[in-house]
Amino acid sequence: MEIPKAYDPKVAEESHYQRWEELGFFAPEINQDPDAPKYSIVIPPPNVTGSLHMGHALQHTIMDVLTRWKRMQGYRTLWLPGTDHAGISVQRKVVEQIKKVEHKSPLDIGREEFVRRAWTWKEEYGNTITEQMRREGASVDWSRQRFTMDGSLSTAVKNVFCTLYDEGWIYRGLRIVNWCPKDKTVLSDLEVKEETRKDGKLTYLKYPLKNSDRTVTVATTRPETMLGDTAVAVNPKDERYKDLVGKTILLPLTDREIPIIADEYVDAEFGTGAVKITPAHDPNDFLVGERHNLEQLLIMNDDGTMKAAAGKDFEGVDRFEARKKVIERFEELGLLEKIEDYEITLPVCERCKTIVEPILSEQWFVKMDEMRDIALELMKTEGVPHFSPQVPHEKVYTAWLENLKDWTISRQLWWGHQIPAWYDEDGNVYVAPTEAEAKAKAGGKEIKQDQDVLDTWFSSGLWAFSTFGWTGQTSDQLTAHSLELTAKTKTDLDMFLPTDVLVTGRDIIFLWVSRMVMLTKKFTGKKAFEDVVITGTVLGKDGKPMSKSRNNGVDPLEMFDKFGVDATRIYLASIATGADIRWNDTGVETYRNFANKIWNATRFCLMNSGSADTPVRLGLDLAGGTGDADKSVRAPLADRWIVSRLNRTAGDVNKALGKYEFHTAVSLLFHFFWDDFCDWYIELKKDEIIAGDIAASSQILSILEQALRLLHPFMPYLTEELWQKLPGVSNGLHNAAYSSAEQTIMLADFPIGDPALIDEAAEAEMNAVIEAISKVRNIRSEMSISPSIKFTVHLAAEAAKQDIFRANEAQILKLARADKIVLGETLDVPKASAKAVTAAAEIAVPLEGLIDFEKERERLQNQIDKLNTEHERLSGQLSNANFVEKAPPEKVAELQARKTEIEQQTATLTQNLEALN
RNA sequence: GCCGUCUUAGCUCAGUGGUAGAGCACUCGCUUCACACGCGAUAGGUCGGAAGUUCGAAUCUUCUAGACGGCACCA
Repeated sequence: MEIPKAYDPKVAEESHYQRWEELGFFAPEINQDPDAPKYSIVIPPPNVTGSLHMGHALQHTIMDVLTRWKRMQGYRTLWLPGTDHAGISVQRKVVEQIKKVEHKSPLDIGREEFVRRAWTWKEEYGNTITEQMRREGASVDWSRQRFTMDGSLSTAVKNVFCTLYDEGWIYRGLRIVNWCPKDKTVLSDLEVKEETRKDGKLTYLKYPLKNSDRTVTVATTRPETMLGDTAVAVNPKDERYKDLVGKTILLPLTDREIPIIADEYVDAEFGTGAVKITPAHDPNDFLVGERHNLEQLLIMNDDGTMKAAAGKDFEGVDRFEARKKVIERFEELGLLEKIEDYEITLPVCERCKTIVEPILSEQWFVKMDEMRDIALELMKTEGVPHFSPQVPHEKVYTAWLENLKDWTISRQLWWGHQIPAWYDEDGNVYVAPTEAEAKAKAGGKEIKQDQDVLDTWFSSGLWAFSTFGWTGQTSDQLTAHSLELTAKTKTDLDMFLPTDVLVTGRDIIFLWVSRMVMLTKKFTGKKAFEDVVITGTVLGKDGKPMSKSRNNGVDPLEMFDKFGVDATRIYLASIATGADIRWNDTGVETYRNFANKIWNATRFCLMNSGSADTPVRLGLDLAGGTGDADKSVRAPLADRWIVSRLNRTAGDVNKALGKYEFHTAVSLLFHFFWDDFCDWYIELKKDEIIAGDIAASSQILSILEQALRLLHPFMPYLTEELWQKLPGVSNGLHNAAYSSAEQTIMLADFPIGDPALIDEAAEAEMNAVIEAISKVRNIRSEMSISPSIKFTVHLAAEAAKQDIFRANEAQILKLARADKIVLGETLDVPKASAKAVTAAAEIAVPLEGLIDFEKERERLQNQIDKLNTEHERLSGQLSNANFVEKAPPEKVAELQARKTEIEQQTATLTQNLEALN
């Protein structure tokens, strides 16, 4: 078989995905075992406006590793894909598009047409990310792909809204909200970010008192809001202002008179101790206003310009222009006291960075107290969801819940789920899933639907169950209670909810995770998911989060092209769960090299597996006859050793994945494959295999085949490509649940690691061999003996150890590049020899004419020094009465044994050194 | 202001009470018949600092410095 020398990822990446998908390997239905346990994950739906970034690649890798792992174990596995309609993002794209192409505004084309265009936009551009997921090798069930505005998901949204409204958990109210003047919509608290401005100003304005020449000075960072002031407040305990409470202020630039009031809210220490109160434009002022029954004067339009209420001179003026103008006027009037520099943090729109305006507005809210209790209760009683890593996320999640405020859910957009509320002429509201029902409630009166849509996160909050077909209609409940349902007739909702794990980033724990927890429990009575894996952030090469403005992003697709999908995947999986990591190409390069190593190891095995019709039996009993007590039929040490290492590794990999410790699994596999399998096992077996030994060939292919299975969840393309090339692979190697499916490593049984095949003795013996070979290599290297020169190796050891070396003579000869091995109880070598010592043996290499005595002395002294350092530490510990008394006896014995060993080795080395003098 | 995370070899990172690890880079050697994306052999760290608990601390506690994150406030 002709196999290229270097692995080209493209070939494998282009060959398998389509077949996997077409043969239905991704769908849970491929599992033929009616009793199979289920395993389900729903994807955090990426925005339809998005394209794949490193964060997706990381999360998708983890979800795919879990899904492929469980699938190979025989679980009925579903990883459900889908996308989010991303209200504001799509709306913005479509607005830009019609502006650019037709020079029109949304208002020009009207709501209906606009929404139609948005759908077209979604159909045309919304698949970018789903196509990219195919490239990633994501084993999602495309037949169950969902979109948050699909019919059934929209029905679910309406029914949830109506139910919550009927139960009083959703209300409409006049509140100070976060307003983005650019997007012209309200934002929830979580969509507002903060930006620190060092160039901020604190402006001190003098307000004249009525019938007096006194003034009161107030400080503000937003002078333009003074046009909406309806009071000035002071602390009731503030002696400076006590006499002014109840007096009236003539508000400059307006013809209004406003009162001076006393309120505990005011901090006498800050600024001047007098605060201007603008109830319609500040959340704290709003509360003060409610307490004192103040007028709420709205002075700003939805685009950030001033209203007529701000006064004739200001009408239509932008808020920042108005700010300048107010200051100018105060200056002219001699009422500007001073302007101080003041570092300020401003609220900005998460998406467009526009400064958010707190503004009084009537919106829809979800009352969060009972919702919060649902989530807190789950955490308290069941510890659900279980976060990985638990610290700090569980604490942060819980603390956030405890301080939860109501959730603003209406948005002034057209793209999204229009709120199912209708109004009659008198402003009475009728909430119902359909217009017909609303009209019936209104007694047939003319009604008009609320113009707002719901926050995108409202529909995302239902994602864990709306994706499985839940719509909130009565038929949903009907299917749920029959306990006798088989796998075939169970609905997805019965089968797959609760999902097993949610994999996502910490930025949306509040926005999304918490809301899914609450809403899923509330509406289905089930948990949304048992576990939550929080991934870290992949940072740019500069150590900062990747962003367009910093231009430090790394495109996963470029990495796929450069190093291959598999290398990128396994590199991402090698990052400790939850830890942030600075991107570095050399990390991926390591795994690109690893892929090549796997490729070439397989190439070697195949080149030497004889003719194609050689009967190779894979998946056979790897114990190789350990069941037989008779030593003469036992498999060679190297075979027992590699079988032991394979099974130990498999067991540990399963354990690590079960704890979401992907990096541990990767490290185990990397070192098993590269160090144990390639550097030692292949090298040890090379001669036999090249000589055409069928049993050896069969054995090594069997080990390789199992290693490929263990690697498959991380490196799906490479492993499938190679697995298909192995002789003797078939669906007979599949997990029992997939025995009738077409052959693929995807459905092969995942090695669980048989503890009975872990052979401590073989590992210990092999270590003795490895150590001896390493010491000889060290001698060769340090004494600068060319690899082409072969020499005799003397090994002195007790009889039992000699047997080990004797049994592996051929291997030692080859790997130590020796031509003869002399075994004995003691060394019998000329003075001109290089020596070393291991736990199992003394080693000598006669080097007549080649030895540099000075170098050899140095070498020996070096070894003695190292041992001495350790000896000193051990002696110190062992002479400490406290240690000997209090430490566990095993520990003391262990150190004592090590100390004795060191003493023996030191003695031998010292003797050798003296013999040189 | 409150809460939290991180600080380990030149670089990027593992390591939650018992002799400090990996990959890359560095040094030396190798056209060893799978792989130079390779093989072999070295070198490199008082685990940010201080104090404490303990027979024993990178690991637990407190304090402290620096980097970062979340939340709150911001007249």
